[in-house]
Formats: sequence, structure tokens, C-alpha cells
Amino acid sequence: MSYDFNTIEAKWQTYWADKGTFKAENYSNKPKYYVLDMFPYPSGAGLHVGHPLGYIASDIYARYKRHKGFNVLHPQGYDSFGLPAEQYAIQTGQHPAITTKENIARYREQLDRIGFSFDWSREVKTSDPTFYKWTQWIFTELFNSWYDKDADKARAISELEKLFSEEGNTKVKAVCDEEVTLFTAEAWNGFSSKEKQEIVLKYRLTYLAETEVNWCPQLGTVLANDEIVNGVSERGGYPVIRKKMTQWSMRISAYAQRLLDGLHTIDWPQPLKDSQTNWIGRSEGASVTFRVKDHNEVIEVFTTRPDTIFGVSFMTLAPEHELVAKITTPEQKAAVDEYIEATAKRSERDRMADVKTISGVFTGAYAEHPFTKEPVPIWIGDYVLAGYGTGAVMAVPCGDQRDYDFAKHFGIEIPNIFEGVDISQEAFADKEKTVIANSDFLNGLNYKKAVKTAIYELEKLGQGEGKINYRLRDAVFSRQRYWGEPFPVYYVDGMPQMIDLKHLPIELPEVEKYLPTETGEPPLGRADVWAWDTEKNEVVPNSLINYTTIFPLELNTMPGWAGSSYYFNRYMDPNNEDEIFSQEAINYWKEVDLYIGGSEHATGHLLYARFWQKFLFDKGIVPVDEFAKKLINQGMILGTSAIVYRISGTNKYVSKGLKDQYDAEELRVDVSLVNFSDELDLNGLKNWQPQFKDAEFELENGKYIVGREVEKMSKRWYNVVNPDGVCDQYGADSLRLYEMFLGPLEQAKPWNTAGITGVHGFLKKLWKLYHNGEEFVVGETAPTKDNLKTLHKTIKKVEEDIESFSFNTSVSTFMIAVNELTAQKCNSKVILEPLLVLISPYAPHIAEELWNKLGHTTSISTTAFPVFDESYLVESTKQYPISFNGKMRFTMELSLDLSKDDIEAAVMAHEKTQQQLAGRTPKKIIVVPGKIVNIVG
RNA sequence: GCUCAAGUGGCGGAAUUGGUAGACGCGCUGGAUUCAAAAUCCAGUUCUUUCGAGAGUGUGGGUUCGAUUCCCACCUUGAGUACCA
Repeated sequence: MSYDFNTIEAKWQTYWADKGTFKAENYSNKPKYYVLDMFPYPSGAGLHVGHPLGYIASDIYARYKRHKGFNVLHPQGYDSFGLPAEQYAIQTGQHPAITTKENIARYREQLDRIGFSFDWSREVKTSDPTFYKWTQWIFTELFNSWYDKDADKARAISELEKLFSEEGNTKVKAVCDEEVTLFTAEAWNGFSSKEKQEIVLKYRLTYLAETEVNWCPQLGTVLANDEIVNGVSERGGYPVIRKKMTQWSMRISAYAQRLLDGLHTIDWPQPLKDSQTNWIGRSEGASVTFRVKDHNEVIEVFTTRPDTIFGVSFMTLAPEHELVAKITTPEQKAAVDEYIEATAKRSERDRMADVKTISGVFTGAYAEHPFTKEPVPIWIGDYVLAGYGTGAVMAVPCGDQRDYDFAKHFGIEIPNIFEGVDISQEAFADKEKTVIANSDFLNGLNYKKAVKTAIYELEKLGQGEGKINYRLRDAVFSRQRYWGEPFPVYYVDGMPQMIDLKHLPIELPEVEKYLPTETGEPPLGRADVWAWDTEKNEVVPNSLINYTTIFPLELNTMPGWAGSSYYFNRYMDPNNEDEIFSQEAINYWKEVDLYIGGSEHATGHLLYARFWQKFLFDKGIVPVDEFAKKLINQGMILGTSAIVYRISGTNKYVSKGLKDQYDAEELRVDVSLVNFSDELDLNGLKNWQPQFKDAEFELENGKYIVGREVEKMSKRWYNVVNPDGVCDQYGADSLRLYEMFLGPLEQAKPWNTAGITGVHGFLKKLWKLYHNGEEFVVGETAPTKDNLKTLHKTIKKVEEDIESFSFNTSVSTFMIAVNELTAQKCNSKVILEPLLVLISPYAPHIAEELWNKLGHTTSISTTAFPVFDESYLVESTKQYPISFNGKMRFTMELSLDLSKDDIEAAVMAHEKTQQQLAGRTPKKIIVVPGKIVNIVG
């Protein structure tokens, strides 16, 4: 019987599903292990061969851990809210839920064919009301919490209100909005309910605020900072402008320091940690207050170099800074207004593209230096960003290149406050070599001491303090979209009210169209049944709104990252209707042990998920404050596009080798039209698209050879390879082996279908080893020394490979093992059984089939991983006493079957040996023919 | 500019407490089988060579008996990030 992979694979996939082989129990005597993939967004295009790469790796690890005696949780689900389904709905009118359902069915079919060991009984979908009930609940929990800086954790709002009523807000150290005014307990108790709500809102971990947001007119929605790339939207590449809107925000900035600290406790890739560190952007320094002369105003600046305070020769405000209008003198007003208008016109993108141009204008006003009391001119300039720090800087031209360039350009004085440094050409920014001069009490001090002293003196004056600044901004949480989680929020007198857990989920209402309304409201503004009855506690028609018992509901929906910020915990107890998950379940599984997914989520999903986990930890809902111990970024699988060359203005195509003789343009054609040797199927091309119907070709050696380009797999390049096709032709086991064999997991690598014959050949050889024609044959004789050596070599290597996630080299190891056993004519059951266990994580179907043929009635996945025995590898080593030059004696360890004479001759013949051994008495020399390999001692 | 990662045959890539560089696969060459092709099997395949050997892991140095591996400088490529005060 030949290796009929299609039948075998279908058979075992059905078996696993029927028997529930991979169903995980929440209680076990075995140690637990949680292997997770980043769940997919089910797009209409289906899976291409790049998608399963990470899933195959995690599946291998999950299956390996089962062999190692772990109770393994390996679930899968869908991140099923999102833009593509909504945009399809806008175009076709089809409900996104239908599109999503179809796409999920297609994904499931494709995933099932690859033979993953997912526990599908735990499947979650973020767009499923039974799931987003808990997304809504977490939102209300965040709303009902504030961040206490003293306790360094989130606490209940009720406790904050109690503090306010007892002592006002003067002593409370909380993370809150900047413009909070101080009040006493008496004042608090005298406030109206609405005033109280307005104040508390400034403290909540999710809050409503008038914020300047990134508005994308084409998409009709706001975008988070990480959804913008180079000033245009990540999706679609549309321009983004700044606009003020009332939006929900998440106070992630409260967790900035803990998000930073937590990175040291988790085993994640360094580049990913670096980009999170960068995104959080902690910088240590001081805030300094400058009085504005002739005005009752102060300018607060943040600086990382308080030691250079005596080098300040001007100040710069961002053009958007609120003080600009107040302090500009009448003489300068025209110039300032003109400059502000010019800046506003320039898009974010232009501003970034053109960093070199120095621009700015003097306001006419002066500030007072805190120590010297000298006047400091106040300028505005667009090199100062309104969104960072306080939007104002104290300019020290001798110590900062941008300040230096600005001062040079406008002829502002550049005082030198560094000892022994020439600043005639450029600023001096080397902290290590800094010695301060011309600076009163800071003279002669180095950087560290000067910083300390300056802050101390500023504090004495009451004009500054040490401060840590973070780049991390609060995350906008509202989207003007239909296909997302609705907020469990209604409004009474303009103030948001949360709907209690017992009435959740608040399900998405039906709408006629999925576009924003004519008045610019989000799509939910089109819903007719979208009001909240506070007596019946249910959603009722808008027509009933009376503002006494029935109120309007929130029209925004949540962003894509809401559901993905905690789904990994929900898998632990996914069908629980009463709780997000039981405490028993979360305390058993605790956290993800291994998380595999793409690096593109570094500053989005992976940061928000850590934030929510820390919040849930503060609330005592989860037992650990980092959700994933280890994370691996799998690399992308790239496509290999095929290119034909058309002579410009004609319908003639020339083969790759001839293209330089013509003025030819490049066209991409479907990769399935090209064989392994880059030869194009001419008739296939003619039938592929009408434009090629009458194509003429100029061939080389009778063939049309295409050009190749490695680039991202995408429909528009016609380079997508579908896993179903690979499974049809070679089988899922070949696909799995080949995806691993392609190269290291973390690296980006091009797909090349030609190479798959290699791993497919291996499976055929493995099959042949057990079969004599149609008959299944297994040897009952005892294994030889060589057989055992091959086996244990393989056990050792495969175990090391899996533990270090070097799945690519394991495939080679299997090939070597099967080649050796074939050469040894070994089909001994004693060898083959453990070998199958080794192979089963990679190629589970064939392993299961042969395991079954060996007479086992249980799944191979329940079998223990074979134990490595070193004695089979070192047995052939012998030790010989050797004399050298008639003086020294040492021992030789021979790992090859060579005679003593051979070795001695080899050592003597080797010229370098005498130098190497001069004056040394080695204990042991490892030798191979002609060379000394290792001298020990 | 800054940060990080990586440079090994025609190609993907092996090789870690520093010890036979190029495993394994693709491709290519030759052979067997076949009327022929596909499939399969066997042998060869870093470069140079006067067939003795010599050179060789981006470049130049260093440490070592010995370096793809460790150290220094440089070059190249990729990724991320950027007027962050």
C-alpha cells in the first residue's frame, strides 16, 4: 500500500474530533501548560500558507508538552470584530455578522485540514454576545476604578468618593486629568450630583473627555496613535487630521511605570521589549517654572538637563500653546498670527518630512530666569511639539543641537556653560564629559551632581522639582463604527451611566445602513431601538426616550483591541455564564506559558493586553500581572512573485534573459502559472486574463522564463499560495514539516513550493520502512548497537530542538534517522515506536496511522516522550596511553574506530603538534585522522 | 540620526561551554530503470589546483595550540523609531 496521505489525514482528523483527544480539563494531577496563538481575524480571503506558520509551531510545542506529561491548554478562536466586514457591509448591505460567520466557517475548514490539536470546545469569538458581555463588564469595572499613586494600584471609585467627602482632594495622590481643581471635604459635600460626577470622571480609568484626536475623514473614525503610520492611516493610507471630539479614553498612562517594570519579568523578544520601552518613552528630568515678565502667568517646562539651567538664553513654545495668545505683544501679534496660521496649514506629514527647515517667531514677551532673574526672550517654533511634555522648552543652545540651530538662525546669544568645550561649531551634548561652568553654584560639578543640585535649588525656590515624563498617551477608546462592541453606557443629563453586569450583554442593534448618519453621528445613530429603560432594564425604542426613566444609549463602539485584551483568560473557562471565568479555572491555568504571534502587535495589542491584565490583577480578578510568560514572534512567509516583461506599447512578451534588449515593462502574473524551473505556462497565461489572450512571446531556448521577486504575500501581486492546494498534493504532514523546514521560526522567509518534495520524500521513505509492497511489516528482532545509536542521537537532537524552538533542524534530524535506519535495514518495533513519538508533533497523521498499525488502540499523543540514554552514543570511545617525543605521556580519547598506530602516526605527522604540546602535559587529546581536534588540560 | 537584529556554496539554511565548516533540503551534473516521460533509486556537487595540496564563514585587526563562534574598528542589509526637550 502506498502512502495515501489524503485518506490517512481525513481518518485521523475525524478520530481526534470524535474522541475529543485534545480536550483540556481544568483540573489535573499533571502540571499545566498553556500554549496560545494570536487568534486570527477571519478575513474573506481565507488563509494563505503564511498564516499557519505560527500555529504549526505552537501545535508542535503543545503536542510535545503532552508527551512530556503536561496537561496542555491549546485553544483557538476568532478576533471577529473589525473593519473589512463592515466595509463589505457598507458596499453590499450584507450584515457583517453573516460575512463573519461565513469567513469563520472557511477558516475552520482550512485549519482543520492541517491537523491542529486545538481544543475547539473552548472556541471564543469576540463578536459573540456571550463573549463581549465580559468585554463590556471590564469596561464598567475600569469606569468604576481610579489609580492610587500611593498604593500604586487601581482602587474602587466608591473609596475615592469616601476620601473626597472626608478630606477633599488635596491629599489624594491619583492619576487624573491635568485641570483638576482642589476642593475641601465641605466643598465636596456641597456639590450637586452632576458636579460630583464631572469631578470623579477626571479620575476614572476610563473617562470621557474632549480630546484632540486623530480623525480620519475617509474612514469616518478616530484612530489610536499606533494605527497611524507616517501621518496616514495604517489601513488604507488615508490622511489623518487633528480634531477635537468627546471620546472615551483609557488611562493607560497610569500604568506607564508598571508596564515598563513588567518587561523585566517576562521572556519576550528583545526587539519587542525595546519597542514597548520606546513607546512608553520614560525620561527623567525636572519640571521648571518660569515667570512671565509683566504678566501674571508662568510657563512650565520639562527638561532632562536641569544642570544646564544657566545656559538658557531663550524659551520656545509650541505654536498651539495656550499662553501664546496671552503674552504676545501688540508689535509682534501680526507676525505670530501669521506663523501660527502657516503652521496649522502644514499637515503633520509635511512637518515631519521637512525637519531641517528652521522656523519660528519672537512673541515680544520675556520670562524671568529663576536664578539670575535675567529676562529670557520667549519664542514660538514648530520644533516644539504640543503633545509632548508641557509643549514648552527652556532652550539651552550650547547643550542641545536643535536649540543651537534655532539660536544660530535667529541670531540669539549662545552662552557657554561647559568647561573646556568649544561650541563655536555645534552644541555639546555629552553628559558623561560634562563639567559645568559659568553657572553660579553649579560650577565645577559633573552632570549627575549638577542635576541633583539644580533640582534641590529649584525646589527651595518653589520653581521646580524632579520629574519623570512619559511619552505614552492615554488611549482613545471610541470608534465611530458599527461592527464593534457597543458600550454598556447611557446618558443622564449628559453624564455617562454604566449598565450593571446582570443586564449585560447590551447587544448590537440592527441598522439599515452601516454608514455614519447625515448629521455625522456614528452608525448606531441610525438604530431605532437604542435607548435604555432604567425600570425594565432593557433596550427599548428611541421613541420612548423621556429623559426621566428612559435615556439614550452611547452611539460609539469599542476599538478592535478591546476583545483581544483579555481573550486569553476567557479560554480558561469560556462557557461560564455567571463569571468572566471561575477563580478555580484562572488559579489553575494562571497565565499563558507560551504565546506565538507576529511582531506587528508590539505597541498595540500586546501593550493594551498587559495594561488590562495589570488592572484585573489590581482588582483581584487574575492572580498574575503579566499574562504571557514567554512570547515568540514568528517571521512572515513571503511570496515569490512571477514577473513577465512586455515590450512597451506592444502585446509582445520577452523571456527574462532577453528583456534588457528592449524597453520592457514588468507585469506580475499568477505564480501557479509557473513551474519549479521558472518556466511559464503560455496557454495558461492566455486563459488567465483577457489582456493576455492574444499575447505573443519571444522565448529563449524554447522556454519563457519569468523573473522573480520576493515580497509580501498578497492578492495584488498574484503570489498567494493556498494551504489547501498544498494539502491536496502533498498532505498536511508535508505542509507542516515544510513550513518548519523553511528556516528559523522568527525569520522572514520566502515560500518556494519546489522544496516541498524533499520533506514529502522523507514521509514516503518512512512509510516504506514499514511496508513491503502492500503489507505492513515490522521487525520483532532486537535492535543493533547502530540502531540504538541512531535512535538516541535523534531523541537528543529533537528534544533540544523543540526546547529551543529550532523546529527547522528537527526535520533534518528525522531525515537522517530514516536514511540511516533504511541503510541499516532496521524496521525493529523497539526503535520505531519511540521514533514515531518523536515525529508525531511534526507529522501527527502519519505517526498516528503507523502507531495504530503497530497495534496500539490509544492515540500516540498520550504516549510519553522517549528517554535519552547517553550510553548509546559514547560507547565507542576508547582511551589509549600515548607517548610523545619519548617524554610526555597522555591519554587519547578516540571517538572513531582507529587503531592506536594510526593515531600516533597522525599526531607525529602533524606539524603544528609540537608547538601545541610544547611545555604542556595534556590529559586527553581527541583526534581525528590527520588532525588534533581537542586538547584538554 | 538613534536602537536592535543579521551577514556562511547557485539557493533556503546546519554547526555554542571555541575543536573535522558547509549537516539536511532545493537546484544542478552523471548513471540505473523506462519505447519515452513522470515517479523512484544510486553517485557527485564551496572555490582554486601543476592532483601534492592550497584558500575559504562581509572587511581589517586582536585573544588562542585552535575562531563561523569571543573582543575592537569598519562595511553592507533588514526591522523598528524619530524635531521627545
